[in-house]
Amino acid sequence: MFIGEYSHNLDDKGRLAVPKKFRKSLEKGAVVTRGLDDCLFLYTKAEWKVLAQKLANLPFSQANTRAFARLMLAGAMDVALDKQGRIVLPDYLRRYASLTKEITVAGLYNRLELWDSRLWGDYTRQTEAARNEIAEQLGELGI
Amino acid sequence: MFIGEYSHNLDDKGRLAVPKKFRKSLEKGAVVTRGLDDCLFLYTKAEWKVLAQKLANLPFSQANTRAFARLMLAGAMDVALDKQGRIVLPDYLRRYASLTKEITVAGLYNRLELWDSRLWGDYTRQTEAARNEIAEQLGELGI
DNA sequence: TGTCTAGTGGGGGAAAGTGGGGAATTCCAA
DNA sequence: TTGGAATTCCCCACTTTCCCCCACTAGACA
Repeated sequence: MFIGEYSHNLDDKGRLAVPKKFRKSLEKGAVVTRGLDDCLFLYTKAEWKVLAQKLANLPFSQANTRAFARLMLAGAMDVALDKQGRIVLPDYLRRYASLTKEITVAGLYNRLELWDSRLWGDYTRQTEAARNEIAEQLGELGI
Repeated sequence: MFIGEYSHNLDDKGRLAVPKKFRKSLEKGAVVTRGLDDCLFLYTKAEWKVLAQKLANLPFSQANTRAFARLMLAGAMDVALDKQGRIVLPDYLRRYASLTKEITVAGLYNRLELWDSRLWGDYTRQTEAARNEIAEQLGELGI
């Protein structure tokens, strides 16, 4: 289970150190792809297969689901950890998520999210403002 | 079961002594995360797993639930008691709950809440003022 | 009043993060 | 087909952060 929030730097070569805690789960292979809300999603190989299956089963008759599947499937890239526990992020993904220097790595149970720290800060501030309202809605789900 | 209210100091390294009474329940592992109303929630590992499961099952296609899951899952951190019975609170969580020096640790049955003592004071005063009104509403829930 | 225990504070060492340099491989052009 | 250039990967070394351990203080109870 991935949880927590870490801040790491992207170096000039496009490398990002994965927090030590997460490396063991990822060393058998990982997949990065375009995420929602201007971040990247990083999955273990196993989790990725489950998601890819779901995406592939979406009906391609609807423009919306077609676009969504293209975003995530075509955006996906295998990544491997080097000996220092870093991954190389392809150029097009770095541009997609506006990743520059300081990156926030966030654990969301079955995936990691990679954010430019500035955007992550903006996003969490917004969410904090709305959290009680959202929580009220979720109350109906037993949370 | 956690009950009671304690006041402890956060030291310069972000460490907080857990009241002796609660240590036994937490020594098998604990998780802190962002809470509601400007405090932090602290769960035993077992309690956390139940909650995390619920959060992970929310559909990530909806903006609201995505935001809430990010708040609580990405906000979460494993914490361990050191030999003195203290936990280290990560920087981003201290900032989130405006924790400075004096902390109130409150037991709420299946979780602990960590408040800046000043905010806790403000909150309880407000609640005390409104208690009768709130109680009326709870009547409908069978209390 | 002495002892024990919970809470607080600080210092040293190990490990994680970061950056740069060199080797190897691949791609392109002559 | 061979030479050169560029890119990618790997390894080494430095720096900084975090964690663990030890020591001290204050309060409670006998």
